[in-house]
Amino acid sequence: MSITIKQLKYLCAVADYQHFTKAADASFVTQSTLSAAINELELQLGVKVFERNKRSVLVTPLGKKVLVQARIILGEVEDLLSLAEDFKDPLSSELRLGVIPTVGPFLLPPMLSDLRSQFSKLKLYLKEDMSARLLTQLQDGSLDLVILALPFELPNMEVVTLMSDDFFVCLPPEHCLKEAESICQDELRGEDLLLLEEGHCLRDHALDACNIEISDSNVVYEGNSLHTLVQMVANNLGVTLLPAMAVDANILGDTGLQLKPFTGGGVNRKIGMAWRQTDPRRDEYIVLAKFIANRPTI
Amino acid sequence: MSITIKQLKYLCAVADYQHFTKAADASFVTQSTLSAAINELELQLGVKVFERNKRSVLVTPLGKKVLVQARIILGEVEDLLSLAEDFKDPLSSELRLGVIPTVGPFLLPPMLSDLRSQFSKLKLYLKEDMSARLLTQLQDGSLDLVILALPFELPNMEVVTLMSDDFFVCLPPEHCLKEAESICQDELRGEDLLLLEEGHCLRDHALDACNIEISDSNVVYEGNSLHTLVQMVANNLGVTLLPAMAVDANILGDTGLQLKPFTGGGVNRKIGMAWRQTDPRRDEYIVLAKFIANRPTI
DNA sequence: ATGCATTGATCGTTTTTTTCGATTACTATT
DNA sequence: AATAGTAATCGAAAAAAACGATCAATGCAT
Repeated sequence: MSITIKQLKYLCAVADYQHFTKAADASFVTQSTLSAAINELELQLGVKVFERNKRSVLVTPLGKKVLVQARIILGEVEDLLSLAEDFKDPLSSELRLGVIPTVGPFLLPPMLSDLRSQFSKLKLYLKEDMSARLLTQLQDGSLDLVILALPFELPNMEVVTLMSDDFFVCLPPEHCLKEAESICQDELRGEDLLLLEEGHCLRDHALDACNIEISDSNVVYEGNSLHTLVQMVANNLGVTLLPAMAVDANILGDTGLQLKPFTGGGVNRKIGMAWRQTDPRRDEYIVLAKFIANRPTI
Repeated sequence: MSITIKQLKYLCAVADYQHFTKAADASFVTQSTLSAAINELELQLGVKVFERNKRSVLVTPLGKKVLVQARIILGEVEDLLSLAEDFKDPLSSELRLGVIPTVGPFLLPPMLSDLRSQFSKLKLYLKEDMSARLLTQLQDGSLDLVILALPFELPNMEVVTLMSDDFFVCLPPEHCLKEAESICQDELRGEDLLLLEEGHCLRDHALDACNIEISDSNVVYEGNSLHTLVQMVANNLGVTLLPAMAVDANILGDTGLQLKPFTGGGVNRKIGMAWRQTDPRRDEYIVLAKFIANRPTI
């Protein structure tokens, strides 16, 4: 059919040893095998590479060129093998990770330096988008992994939960609930609730958490990032819900806003990680998931 | 044992078609064969290149790198094949040709342009040396071909005769033999014969031609090229023998020297070409030999 | 000269690998 | 629920590779 890498190896061996039998020994085959292989190669190339002489093996002028090329090929093959070798240890290569916008700025940045030190060869490409679009990209292969809020319909994906992320109510300093230790979900029913735009899952989770429908809503404005919402609260436009993750990342800064937990707890979102069931790098993703779940507290 | 070129071809085919069955068809094998080959390759690399999904075939991030490398390798293999292909037509590559000094300057130069036009890819490396040294280099493989005067002991070589090269006696204008139509060999016995240095075969042939031994010689001086001998004759230091080849190449110039053939002819040297019996380019050398033997008269 | 040692080519046999065709398992679509 | 499409898998057949033994040619030592 075609020439083989084995033939090229034998070829180089003969050139190195200038001797069929020695080359055969060094290649761990018998001389007849090597002899046949060289013959076959010469037949396929249509030219003689070696000039056999009972006394010595000479390389023809063409042979020299062929040898140069053969060594190039073998070198490239070596490169291919080491390329694969480098990939074997977990998280040692490219990882295209999609994250939802209400997680991205808060979860990953604080751990990037730790990630880098533990998986020095990892090249992380981050893509921030809303859950539905992340799923599309995961399905078509343009993302390897997504981090989003659960539950979310993820057909053919393997999903692990990374953590639970409590919601807090964020109030302006002079809000009437400012003295409360904690806030009951129903207490928010009359408040002006500030939400993200349509499509952000946090919007739905917040509505869930407050037991309200968007129809009977008192939503007065929609922001496109949590930072915007915080600014709006600071300007007395209403209240909002913030995930602990964002709070931990100091989203409030020096706004002086108040944070109240929900009474009794349990008002939260689950953060999960998902990948295609068929993805061969599953084990690596598990490693990464554990790393994220056990991240050092900030 | 190792990865094969075939596997890499299949790999690229699957990447091209994004489909095992189509790739298999395009590669003229069954799907099971191709499937097994890809599996085997992935096993050898220790990493998955494709992510199989009942719906589609995705290339893993590593897979992309592997594919790039695979295409490089296949490209280099192609280069190797075309390298060999270029070599196939006769006299299309390097030829290391050794020539004796009494032939080199006269035989080859006039035909170089014809050679070039007929064998445009031929790269001729010329080496000028005395017969014995040419033989050594031919034996050790540093020359492919030699042109020298016959007979000459050439063990393990194949030899062809290119041409016969008549000797002429070269006389100063006022020499006592100047009126002779032709010269008999014995007539030179008393002359001062100018010869090349020891080692030049022409020296021996000239002595042969004159039926004299070096012991009873009247050699007065030894030159190291035919041009030198001509100059010496022009200075009345004696007579010499010149091969027709040198005469045809106008070695006399405007010296006004006389040339006399030998009486009855048959005083000549044979010019031959030789190469190792084992040299695979034998056929090309025959082609070249015919070209030289049938060279257009100058 | 003559016998011996070396070396690559060659041959027939055995072993291994490859390839194939058929089937299976799974999925998405109708 | 049925169907069409797809890659994996399995056992059998075919092909290729590898081996061991032998041969032929050569150079070297006796």
